[in-house]
Amino acid sequence: MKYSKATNYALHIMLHLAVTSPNQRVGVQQLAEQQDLSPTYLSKILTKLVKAGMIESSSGANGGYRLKPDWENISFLDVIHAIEGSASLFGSCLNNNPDCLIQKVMALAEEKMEEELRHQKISDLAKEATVVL
Amino acid sequence: MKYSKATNYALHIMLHLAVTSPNQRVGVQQLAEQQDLSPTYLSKILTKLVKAGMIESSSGANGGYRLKPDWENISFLDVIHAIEGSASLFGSCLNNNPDCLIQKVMALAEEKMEEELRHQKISDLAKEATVVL
DNA sequence: GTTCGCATACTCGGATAGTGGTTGTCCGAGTTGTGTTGG
DNA sequence: CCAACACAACTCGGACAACCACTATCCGAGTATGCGAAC
Repeated sequence: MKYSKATNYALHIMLHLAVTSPNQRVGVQQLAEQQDLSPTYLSKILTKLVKAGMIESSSGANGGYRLKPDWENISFLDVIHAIEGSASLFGSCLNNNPDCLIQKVMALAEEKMEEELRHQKISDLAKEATVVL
Repeated sequence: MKYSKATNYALHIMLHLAVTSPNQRVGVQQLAEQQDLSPTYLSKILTKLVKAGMIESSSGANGGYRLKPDWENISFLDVIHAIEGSASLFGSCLNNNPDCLIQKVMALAEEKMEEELRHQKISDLAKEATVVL
């Protein structure tokens, strides 16, 4: 059980955009260089973020990715769900028992974590992180 | 990102043992039948629980698995760590930056979940669950 | 009656394989800005 | 001077491959119990 690297990348990218250039378009090449990963793979991740409505892309020369106007409301959980999907950590109970106590305990614990992640906004972190990325 | 089925199995097995036979030895065959999964695979899971010190095994005829004397203190988190390992959900930061803010946020959120799971004991659930498994 | 040996019932652990998700690469297609060329 | 064109930079998306963890199975080895035969 682990979060995927893609999620890690996505969070770093979002924070990076928020800190350095909230209104400028940035190309994949440049982002890939700064995060030290392949441009083509990064574009997959960015596509997911675009579909989730967090950033917008423009094609052609001088194209690239840019945060959407309402980016300040984006939380960690939003980014994570955009990449990982919003399925529950603990799949449905094996017996198909909807009253499964184990299921309930796990769901409650997961909710605690999500609550924390929902509360943490990228923009809050960006204020702290003018230097450290 | 998902918890493995093995964890789900392990929790069910532990709860089952706690509810039905806290002091009796139970064979793999029997457990596998009740949880509806293959005995050989189940034995792998049980081995992990033995190594984690939660249950004990006896070989030979009339052998099987049994909860250890101090089973009442076992929490959900203990079982999960026994199966999944105790590594953090969010691997280390990509830049190897120990002060990575993202890392810290994720670790905090994870801690919230673990706190809940640590608090939940199998024995507590067993008291509720005399009928429902 | 005691002891030896054997069958039985069980766990243990390694080897192996299928499956699915993650990670990553490659390439063709579409899009936009820019510069150039011909009228 | 301006329009048309060519080119370069860029994103988009599908196809594809490598890799790894999870899931699961099979089998041989070790171990304890219980029963029966032999002394």
